[in-house]
Amino acid sequence: MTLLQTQDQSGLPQSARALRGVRDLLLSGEIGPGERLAELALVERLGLSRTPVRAALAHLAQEGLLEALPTGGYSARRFSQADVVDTIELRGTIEGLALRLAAERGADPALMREAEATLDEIDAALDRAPGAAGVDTYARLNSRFHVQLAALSGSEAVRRELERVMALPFAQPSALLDAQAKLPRFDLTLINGQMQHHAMLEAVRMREGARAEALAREHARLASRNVSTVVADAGLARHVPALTLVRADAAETVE
Amino acid sequence: MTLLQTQDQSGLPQSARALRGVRDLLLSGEIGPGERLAELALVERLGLSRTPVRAALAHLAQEGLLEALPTGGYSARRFSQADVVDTIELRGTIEGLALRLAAERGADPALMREAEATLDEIDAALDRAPGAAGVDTYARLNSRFHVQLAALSGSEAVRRELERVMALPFAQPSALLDAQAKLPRFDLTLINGQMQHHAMLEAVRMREGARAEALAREHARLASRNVSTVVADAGLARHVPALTLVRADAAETVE
DNA sequence: CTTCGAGCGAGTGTATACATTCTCGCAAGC
DNA sequence: GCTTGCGAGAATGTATACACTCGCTCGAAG
Repeated sequence: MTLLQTQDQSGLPQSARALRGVRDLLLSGEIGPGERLAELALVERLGLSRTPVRAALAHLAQEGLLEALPTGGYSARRFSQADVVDTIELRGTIEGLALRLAAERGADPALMREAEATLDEIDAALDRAPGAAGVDTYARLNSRFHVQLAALSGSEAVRRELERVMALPFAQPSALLDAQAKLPRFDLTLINGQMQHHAMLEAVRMREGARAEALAREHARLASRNVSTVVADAGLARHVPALTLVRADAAETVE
Repeated sequence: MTLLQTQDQSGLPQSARALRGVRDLLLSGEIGPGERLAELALVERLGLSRTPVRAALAHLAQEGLLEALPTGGYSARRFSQADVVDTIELRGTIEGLALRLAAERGADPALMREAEATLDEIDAALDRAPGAAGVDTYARLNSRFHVQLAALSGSEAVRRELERVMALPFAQPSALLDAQAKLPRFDLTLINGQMQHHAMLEAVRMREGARAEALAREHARLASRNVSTVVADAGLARHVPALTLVRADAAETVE
């Protein structure tokens, strides 16, 4: 289970603490969707001065987590299920581009070996602890694999863009795994995902650009499966950081 | 021809002036690729205080125009031809996603009519002044059309992402038109582009998602045609804002 | 009782002073 | 003569005081 543990921040610059601090408040749900963030209140809660807090707010607004209010100031952005599904589709599309470019232009052999090594580790992990038991290990390796995919493209522009899309917590490859682990036949989902992983690298190796692209897209759709089920389950959503940002549709009317 | 005219900024907040001011310095080439931006120097040049200038620098860094130096401070990012080509490919890919979603999910009829109206205007403009003569009008209408395309998707997530990618000046649909207008048979390029515009809307109307997507991608590639030719021509590059950011490959070694 | 206006308070926008770190140059010692 | 260390300067990072705007409340007049 992923927990938000605010780790030791000694030595970190104030601006980094502010960024972490505000982001944690949002992801932990302490600040709910739509809620306004007053600078002075944050200054008090985080024990910092206004300057770094202000910088953090501006940063998070550009990142998409906050919304700039017309009168000034910011509020926590409200995300809908459609936002989650579309953002994951977006990630799949750009990962598809990355893999197509890797296939067409040829991927760096060293990077290919690194990605393959990660898949070997996932194979071993799934063998050792299949299903929900090994979800933590799977999540960690899966995230690493997706970072390696972005690098395979050989394009700095594409790599940066992928990084940026994944700044939204629910767009990250392993974001919803903790919640989905409670769903039936979860073990098969993981195994299916890993088969797609292997196929993606094979397609790149064989220079099959269209296949690699299609696989990347379909793979991303695994992540958006059952989004509505997971979001609707308040018990789940509360403990999955990425989902605290999403208002269940029922609560949409209430303010 | 597009010129950077610093217009009246009275009434604008200092932070907006700072953002405009620094961006103009970069796009006009007054600050060249790789050059470091010292806060105090900018404060003097722009006649503002450090706070808004500092905010502008942080903003532009996240936007991708600046690069954060490890020691602190920022430098103007150096873009390669590959960055330009890949970023345009990225735009085409995301516009492809937008059109596919529009086709599959059905686009808002009102938005469709607005986009069609823009195409009618482009038709008229091309009829009146074909080729390089009407490039300014074409550029303006073309930009509007691409904004309307993003809206057709009906997805806020996709629309936002497109907006963000186009924050890089050379990713904008009409960015290189001024320079390309000097190339042979430019009039045919415009006409070809407009035919693709019509085909894109038709595909959306007919719910042909794959066709709409493919068209969007191919259409973006019109923009990256002859990038190397255009970048290599120093006379052209100097007066096209988007190209002052790109170092010609020959100059790459010099510092 | 309702409505309009003035004053007050909260909050953001801006400027600037202070702290800290990094760099560059010079000088001294090996 | 080269290297190393110390110091001055300049740059960024941070804190805080001041300015200004918006919104709310309270009071008075119609």
